[in-house]
Amino acid sequence: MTRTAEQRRTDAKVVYDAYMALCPTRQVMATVGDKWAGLVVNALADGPRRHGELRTRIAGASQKMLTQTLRALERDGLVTRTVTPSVPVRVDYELTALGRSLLPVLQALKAWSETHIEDVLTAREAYDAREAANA
Amino acid sequence: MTRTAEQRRTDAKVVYDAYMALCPTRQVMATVGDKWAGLVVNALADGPRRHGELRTRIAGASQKMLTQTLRALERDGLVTRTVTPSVPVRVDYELTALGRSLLPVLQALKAWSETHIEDVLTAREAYDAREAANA
DNA sequence: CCGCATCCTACTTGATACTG
DNA sequence: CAGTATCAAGTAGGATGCGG
Repeated sequence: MTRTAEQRRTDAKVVYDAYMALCPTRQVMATVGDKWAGLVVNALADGPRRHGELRTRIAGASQKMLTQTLRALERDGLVTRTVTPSVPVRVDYELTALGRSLLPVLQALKAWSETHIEDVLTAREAYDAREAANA
Repeated sequence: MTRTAEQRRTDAKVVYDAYMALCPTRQVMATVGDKWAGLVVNALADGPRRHGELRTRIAGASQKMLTQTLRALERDGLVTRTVTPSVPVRVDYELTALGRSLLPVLQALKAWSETHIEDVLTAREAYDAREAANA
């Protein structure tokens, strides 16, 4: 009875989930569009890095987020994690071939960003000014 | 006194924000990497769409999220919002030149995703299997 | 030195109801 | 039809302390 509307929404959500699950782009976006993943991949572009180096290099990422991000990238086969069981332990991260194949795409995105960021910022200012005027 | 921890958190956040503010790529990623923005831009690729059309087409996005996403895109100058004051009101959204210039990049990302999604999924399975074995 | 586990906060998202 | 406001809930992010 009163379930009709609720039901329809639930159905829509299921359809949506099914759609999302089938969309490779969104799955990839979930990884590369992640708050830190892009930075990490970029930081690894030059070569292998140790955990601590990345932490310094990316300043702002908590140790937790860094580890979490690295593990996600490792899981997706974009980076390898090499543990050297010395004392103390040493851990190196390096891009895999798959990870490196992503670099050009990231570069393209970066290029677009750097090229158009001004337009975006200008548009943003104009928009905000308009908003302020209306308020 | 009890402000110390709070204070440090604020400071750290400021440093982080300053870093982020200087990175055009991250600013752009914040928009295009958004959960819905990509879908919306794609849905608008063919031409102008009404609010309701997008809602149908993207099924799964709540009306709130759709509006929120569209406003963000409008703010960044990627889409235009045209209101026709008829009864009832009609609103059309359309990609701007800037928005269309983003399409190729999105396509590149999509292409990479479709090409490598299998590798990613394979890596993911292998990783999870390894995890399960360890647990 | 690395990373895991815990706790806690804040932001994001979604459902619902109401206005123009 | 389009959009806004409010409230509840889930999730991501961060601080801290412990273990390998």
